[in-house]
Amino acid sequence: MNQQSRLNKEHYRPCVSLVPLFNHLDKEQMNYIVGLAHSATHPRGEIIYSDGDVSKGLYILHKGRIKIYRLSENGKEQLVRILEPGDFTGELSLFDAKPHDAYAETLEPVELCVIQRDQMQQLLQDHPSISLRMLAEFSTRLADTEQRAARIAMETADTRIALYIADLSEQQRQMIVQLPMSRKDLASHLGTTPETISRKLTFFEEQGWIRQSGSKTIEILDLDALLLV
Amino acid sequence: MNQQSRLNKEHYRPCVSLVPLFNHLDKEQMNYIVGLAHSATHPRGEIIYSDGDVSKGLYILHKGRIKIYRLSENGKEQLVRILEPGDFTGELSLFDAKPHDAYAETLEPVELCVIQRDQMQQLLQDHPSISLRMLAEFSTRLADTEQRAARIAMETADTRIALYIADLSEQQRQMIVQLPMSRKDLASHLGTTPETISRKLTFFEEQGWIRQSGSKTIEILDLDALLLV
DNA sequence: CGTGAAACTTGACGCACATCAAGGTGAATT
DNA sequence: AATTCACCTTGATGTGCGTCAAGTTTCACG
Repeated sequence: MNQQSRLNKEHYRPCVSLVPLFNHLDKEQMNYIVGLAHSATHPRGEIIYSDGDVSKGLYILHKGRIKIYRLSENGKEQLVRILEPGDFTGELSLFDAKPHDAYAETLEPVELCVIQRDQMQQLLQDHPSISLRMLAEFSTRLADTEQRAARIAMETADTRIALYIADLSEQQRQMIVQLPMSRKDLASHLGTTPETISRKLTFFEEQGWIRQSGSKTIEILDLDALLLV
Repeated sequence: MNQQSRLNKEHYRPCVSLVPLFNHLDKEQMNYIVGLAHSATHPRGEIIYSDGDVSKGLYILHKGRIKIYRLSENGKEQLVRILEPGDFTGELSLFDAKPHDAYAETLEPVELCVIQRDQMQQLLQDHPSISLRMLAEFSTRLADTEQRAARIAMETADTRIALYIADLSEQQRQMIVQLPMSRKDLASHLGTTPETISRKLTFFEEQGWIRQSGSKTIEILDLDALLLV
């Protein structure tokens, strides 16, 4: 193997070797999958797929961030989730042959791989361990989405925002949390408006429960009070 | 094989032979799974598992209906979904070893099977086709839940109710639809209150878009008008 | 490093819908 | 068939938060 082809291969490898879906496989299996994957890069602000598009396969994110969102009847945006490196998307069309039901848009310059539907299905057939990883991922994603739906339906805006910050804090294991998105996106994720987010955060700060520095950093001063609304 | 044991086996069989998760397997494979499954019956109104319970395994519903719901911080109920015969539940704990995050309560007398966690995981390892079925089920369930969250977040109560009826009509392929649950449950599913459901349905009827007969039957007279809110 | 467009904040206003209440209807259980 | 309890409906009232608007800050990009 000459220098050129090795470099070439290295270019594709991280998509396979780094992501949880594949990183437990042995070297040979990974090499095979590397051969299936098509690599691509996208600049910030680009739409990878749209509602109604037919699926190109499974997208596996290796670098950068992607937001997945839906548009409601009246044209409002609802942010479903944000993909971090190692996450994948496009799964609905993998099994149903249905077109996408959401939009995927890059938040930053992105590197990703695509594995085509047929080949991915074959992989799942041949490697039960991949299926199990995917099932595990789906089940937590499902639980998260159900919880989000329940909160939007049953909790007030204060509570949703407070719970979101608390979840972030637990996830990042810090009392100083970084919001991973803009007010607008956060609002659409939590089923409210940017104005309300602003107001509630100001209110939390006035109560001495948090301290804001910059629009994305929040220091939690009194978690218990926060969780009591 | 004597009469007794054959009857005994028949008792367990439908859980395996009827449900989509298994009904594509051959006779021998099914027999094996039948051997793993523990059968159980429950009267109406019984709680099968609660939020916080550790998992007994995968529950496969064979007869009757079960509602899955969550309780919010302030004690309000959110209906997540209703299981029909052939559906399964308890999947979160299958992969995460996490306790349940919701409640399962029978709406009618119920017959179901339980397959224990370890054995189910082995099945998924040994039979990729089962994994694929489960992945397909998860992906549609995920899409449904995301859509529900988006609607609760972005649409008005009228629209949510109208869309729900329209979905039911498409699903049941009829212009006369049967609501599968009480106002209370429907309200919690759609993120509103029984009073609002009552009022909106009355309004729809006054507009001549629907006709109600009994509290569970709705005839759609003007679907287009309904979908314009 | 400068600049223009987003993003963010704060205020005023209105309304959709939750809440509380009370009466009517239906269905499950005996 | 009677009784009871849950479900459903309709009305009156209050309010959380969405909307519109205007000013300020931030930051992406040339």
